[in-house]
Amino acid sequence: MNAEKSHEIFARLCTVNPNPRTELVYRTPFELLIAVMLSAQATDKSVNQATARLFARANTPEAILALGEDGLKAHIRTIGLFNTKARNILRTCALLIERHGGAVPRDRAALEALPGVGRKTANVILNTVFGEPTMAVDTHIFRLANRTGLAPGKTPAAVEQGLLNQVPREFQRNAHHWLILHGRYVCTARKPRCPECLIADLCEYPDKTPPHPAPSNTLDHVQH
DNA sequence: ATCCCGAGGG
DNA sequence: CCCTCTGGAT
Repeated sequence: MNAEKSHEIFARLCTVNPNPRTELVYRTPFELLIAVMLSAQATDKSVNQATARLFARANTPEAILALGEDGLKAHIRTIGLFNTKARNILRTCALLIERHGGAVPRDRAALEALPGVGRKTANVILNTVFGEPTMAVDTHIFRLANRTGLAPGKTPAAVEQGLLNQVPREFQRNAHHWLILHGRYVCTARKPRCPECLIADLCEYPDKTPPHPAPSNTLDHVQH
């Protein structure tokens, strides 16, 4: 996709939502880290419900470790993959205390060394907490990058690199959130709402589902 | 490639 | 019922 087109896409998304923000509810970098770890293959709504209870009880590495495995699981049982997530979070809390004084490190390698933290989660932290123009490629961004033609790629790594090259510098900070929100509410996975999409004319996705049923070629439905 | 895995939508 | 949700580890 050419530069003018991708610029126009983000300019329009910016007009609608000038200051996009994650919909995960958090108060501290540590809370955001835990929330993002919990958000893997889960809706933010589901995560927010659980973290509201969890963070009221424990919102530091020490406090979460004190809950123990069963105690932590009791708070996050309503989230998918909760078994694995609970173990990863406990090990991550221990490592944060051992290596980083209980703080969330501003370093990709250090972040990805935490159990349950991969490239996508590290990119979210680096972007949202530390303001770095990273591109976290999740399920939404992977889908949109390919559908729109912004940055086609077979792997998240390829899409990430493509977006870093394609997104104008002025939009890099917020591009992640714009694509997420557009993917969540308009360019949905199963039934994209192309008729109400504000960048449909710039998109390469072929399926522009018509809003109205195809006209019948008979008059059988007409009342007499 | 496969496993993990609850809740909500269609 | 089936699909999807801000993935990561093996």
